[in-house]
Amino acid sequence: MTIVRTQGRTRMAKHPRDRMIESALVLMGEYGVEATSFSQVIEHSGAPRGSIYHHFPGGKEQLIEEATRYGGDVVVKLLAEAIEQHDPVAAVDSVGGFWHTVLYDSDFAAGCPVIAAALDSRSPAARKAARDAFQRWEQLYTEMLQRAGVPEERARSLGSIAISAVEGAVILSRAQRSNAPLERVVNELHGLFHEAIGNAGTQSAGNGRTQ
Amino acid sequence: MTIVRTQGRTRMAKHPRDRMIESALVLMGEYGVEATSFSQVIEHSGAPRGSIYHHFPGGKEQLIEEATRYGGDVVVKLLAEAIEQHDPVAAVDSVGGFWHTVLYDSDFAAGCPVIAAALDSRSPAARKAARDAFQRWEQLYTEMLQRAGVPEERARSLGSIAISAVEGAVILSRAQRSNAPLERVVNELHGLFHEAIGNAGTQSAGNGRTQ
DNA sequence: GTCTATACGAAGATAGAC
DNA sequence: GTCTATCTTCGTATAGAC
Repeated sequence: MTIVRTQGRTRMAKHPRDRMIESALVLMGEYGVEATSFSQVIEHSGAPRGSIYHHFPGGKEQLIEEATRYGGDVVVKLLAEAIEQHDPVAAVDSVGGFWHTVLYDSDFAAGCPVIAAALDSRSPAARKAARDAFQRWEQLYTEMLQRAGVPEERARSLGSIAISAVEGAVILSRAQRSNAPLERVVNELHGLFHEAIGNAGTQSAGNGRTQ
Repeated sequence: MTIVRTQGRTRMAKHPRDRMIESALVLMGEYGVEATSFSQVIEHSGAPRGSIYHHFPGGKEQLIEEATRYGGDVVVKLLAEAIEQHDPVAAVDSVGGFWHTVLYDSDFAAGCPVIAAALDSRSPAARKAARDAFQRWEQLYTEMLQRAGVPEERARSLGSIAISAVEGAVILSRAQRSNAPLERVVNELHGLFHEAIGNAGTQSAGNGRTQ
């Protein structure tokens, strides 16, 4: 067995099946779904070759789908504390800080596995899992902002730009091997959220453009 | 020869080489770099099999790199008119409107080829071409906003979020098969740009957070 | 410039032994 | 649960004829 790269911050899962899912998650983010092979997952997770189809009878499609749903949950957990505190700005910080660390620690090799799943054209199951994750995140942002007094339509709008901008910034930061784009985006989202929350109740927000 | 799907808005290029680049661009956006094979490019472009390595001695890597640079130029051309008019908001509209149309016309199958290149792990040349495109777009936004009176640092910050958010929104809109995320993001960027330009000279902008 | 034929590797998946 | 062996398909790339 070769040396297994660990995630550092995450403790090793006990069961090979869970290790394979976690490895798939990391590899998807770094190489994309198409380029994530069973061989890589086996090597990265240290799981035995012969057990792939035992644990995942649905083959690669099943593994990728489960990993994507797991990835969606990771971000939901990042948002959990901010949700309890009813603080949308803390939510942006939590996700932004997470990616800041992951990108830096991986020397800008890591990427978002949910994005990878969303962009995979061969697996409808993975795409659906990614879509579900996006919508769940958006819903959580929307609810947080509404509780902070932002009207629903504006809240949903801010949720969309928060997710889009952070995910886009992760790609840009990786491409430029610098967290600068991510930091700038988080900073702008701060201002945007503060302004919207500050204006809560004062006016109906929005700028009248719907295209 | 099978029926060749055309882009509709783009006239057919005369030379097989150019057709191959344009086809590669479309296929990269839809399927990703890894899943874009020569077979697909040949079929899509109608170019002859035997001429691949004649036109692209560097093989797939060369084709993908050239297509990515071409894709970067497409967006630069979209920004050109807005640059002449010194109107950053029009720039967002131009790119946003472009993706709105492309997504709708393709029934949400199309995607950004530059993103695909940025996420490809196997081709350093493609990644570099994507990075160059991002930085060029960001620079154009920054210059436009500076001419509109926005301080440099803030201008760069707004450029980063404009690119990140639109690229992210293209992914989300495709995943949800709806242009709603893209429209919401464009709308929020409108507000953000207007506010920043409106405050030009009044204060140094920013919200004091650098992380 | 374009063709066919082919080399070579790697992928996902299955079968059957242990 | 895990192993090895094998099937099949598909990818890039090259060689050499036309």
